[in-house]
Amino acid sequence: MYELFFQNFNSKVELTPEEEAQIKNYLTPKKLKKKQYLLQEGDVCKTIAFIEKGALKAYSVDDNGNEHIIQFGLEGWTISDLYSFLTGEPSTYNIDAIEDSELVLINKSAHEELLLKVPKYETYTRLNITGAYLAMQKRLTSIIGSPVEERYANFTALYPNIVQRVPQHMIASYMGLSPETLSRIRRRISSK
Amino acid sequence: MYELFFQNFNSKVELTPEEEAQIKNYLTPKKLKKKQYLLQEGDVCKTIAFIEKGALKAYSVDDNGNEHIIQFGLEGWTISDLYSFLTGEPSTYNIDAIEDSELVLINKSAHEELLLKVPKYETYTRLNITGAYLAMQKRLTSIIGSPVEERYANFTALYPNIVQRVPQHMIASYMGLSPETLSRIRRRISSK
DNA sequence: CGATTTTTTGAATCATATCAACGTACGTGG
DNA sequence: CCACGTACGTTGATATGATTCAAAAAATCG
Repeated sequence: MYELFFQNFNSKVELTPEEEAQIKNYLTPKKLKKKQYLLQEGDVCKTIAFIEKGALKAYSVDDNGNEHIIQFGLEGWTISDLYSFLTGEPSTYNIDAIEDSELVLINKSAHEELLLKVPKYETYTRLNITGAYLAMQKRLTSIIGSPVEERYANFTALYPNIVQRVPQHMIASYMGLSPETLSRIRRRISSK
Repeated sequence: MYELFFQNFNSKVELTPEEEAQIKNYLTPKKLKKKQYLLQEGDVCKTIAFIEKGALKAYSVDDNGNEHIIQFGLEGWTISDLYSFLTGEPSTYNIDAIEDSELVLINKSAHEELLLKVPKYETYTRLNITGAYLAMQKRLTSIIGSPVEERYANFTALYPNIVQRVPQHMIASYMGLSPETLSRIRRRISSK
């Protein structure tokens, strides 16, 4: 249990066996079936979820009922609505499972105690959020600056495993396109 | 000197006078005239810059020579190309001054030493990057999910001081629109 | 196999970009 | 302090690209 979590943790900050045991006390495992929610709009986000296995998506729903995918999460990634988690405000996002998934949850009091008691946990948190920030900046830059074809090519190059496992219309949503448009873009690309 | 920097720092993590003195040793002041570069594409980003006074913009330039603004920075904000700073890779961004500006610089060795020697600096860094992450997520969400009119209204509500001080075509660039389109959107909004 | 979801295709519509011209404000050097 | 040049914003006409709606084809699941 928690293999991938600690593998990921140790790759960022090396833990002693004692520290590892200490941190384990703050973790909760959770399984999610496909289509089950981890978080629903209007609820407060109570946990940060590390994905041991499976795939999830975080998304908002607009006035016309369209989903807009903010983030995908696969094995080794962390998913949450950090804003709601940190402020205690109701979330404007939904998070649900695209596949049957296994998660490691850290709730808020656990997070706060870990920050106080385990200095390496703060470092881990800092490195994690920094990585997430850089990934999002790359995404934002390409949305603003690159033509759609290039953006899709970048996406498939960067996340081939997402392309394989996730339906195309969700990738369209992630890219801010209609499914029809993405379909046509793929045809244009492949006809070269 | 460094008033705003420490005011900002203390609002996030309270420092003792000794710690403040210690940190001061790692800081370098720098003045920038309007239009001067802090960072040019192709160079490695050597510093994290805290803005004491003035306004800057970070942007990329595409194949057609168009600027795409990634981020604005005003007093109290931090600006940098974190990716280049952390990895040592050449930057793909430019950062320059929109107004005459005064900065507080932290270079890489200073940053690394501070992380090791001053635990509160790590906390400060974590909180800073978390704030930047949340702000960028909000921006991304609104790009993907909201109609342009609403996005512009949100922007002016959130950053009235940027709207006042920065030419409109730069705001168009930040929003991923042509200057003409933003002009027309403003007319549509004001005619209601 | 049948039912459901996903992807593709076509046609009409809508939004934004582009190109060009004009008006205005601003700051600088004479 | 004025005049000129540059940068900025607005407007119109046209072109381009994405969305929407509808339907059919293809793939997936139980």
